Amino acid sequence: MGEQLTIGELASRTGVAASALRYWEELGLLPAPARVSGQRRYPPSAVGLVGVVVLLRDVGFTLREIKAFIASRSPTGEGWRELYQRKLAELDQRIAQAQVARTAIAHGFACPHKDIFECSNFANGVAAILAGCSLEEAHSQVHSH
Amino acid sequence: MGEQLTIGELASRTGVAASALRYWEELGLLPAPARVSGQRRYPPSAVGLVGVVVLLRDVGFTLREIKAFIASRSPTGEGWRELYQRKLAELDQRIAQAQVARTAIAHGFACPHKDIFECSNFANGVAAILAGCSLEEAHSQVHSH
DNA sequence: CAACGGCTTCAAGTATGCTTGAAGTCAATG
DNA sequence: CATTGACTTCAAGCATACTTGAAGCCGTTG
Repeated sequence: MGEQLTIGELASRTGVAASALRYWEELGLLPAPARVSGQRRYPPSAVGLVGVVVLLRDVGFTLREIKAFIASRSPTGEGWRELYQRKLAELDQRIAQAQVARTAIAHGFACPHKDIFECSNFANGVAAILAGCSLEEAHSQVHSH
Repeated sequence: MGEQLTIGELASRTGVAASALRYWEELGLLPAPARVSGQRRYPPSAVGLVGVVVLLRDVGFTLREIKAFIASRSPTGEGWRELYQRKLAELDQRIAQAQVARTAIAHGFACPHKDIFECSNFANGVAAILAGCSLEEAHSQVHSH
């Protein structure tokens, strides 16, 4: 049937330290699994759940946010749509910022300016971020090398 | 001429707390600015520099990494290419992960499964992350709702 | 000239996300 | 039956990134 995993097996399959898994459980991020003579036994589905946590953590969400996110699925059914929407918007912003950063760095890589901070492309990208990523393309005339 | 900014002005222009600016200076992230009767006076260019730090911090780099990045531009001229390349690769990975997360969450938003963890699309995205984002498109046949 | 706002330093505190160590339990193995 | 290895709890420690508080200096203003 469903093969139960020890915490060590779950750790090695997900790349997350066993101590971290216990910590996550303590925080309520992971449900307390079944026990066999005191030891945790996880269902195979736990791998996916841990994966979700890793995924969200790696893209910048705090464990509290992830907990709220995970806890919001299915149960009362209300509230999760707003939460998903917010998370989605946050992710979109993160992606946009990362792309601006990527562009700025990539530009700096090929840019002839001795000091990258003297390059208007770089500065424009930074300024856009500082301005709250608002839609000001008008004055950001990019020079091409 | 060049209007010098007090730490408070720099803080309000960049959205970074004055205490954080002092902390960054202490870490060597920002150069120690000129002083007028003990108080810091920043050149206008400091806004851009702080912007770079904010940009890189927000996309997930640690202050140490940012310090190394900033310190590497122009001077001896060697080493910065490797660093830029690495940062670029890291950014690409972050962007890719964020997009996977975005897709997974967006899918969950529209997905009819009661529990999103039962949805194969979601699980595939997670599995891809766990697998180290390797190129396994072959078996990830996405169902369409 | 006294008070005020904004700056200064320095030390200590806070939040997040863990890791590490001590001491013990348990099942299997030689 | 004693040892081994993986697990257990609990408390304490650590790294990162700041914030907060105390005590004080400086320039302007009423």
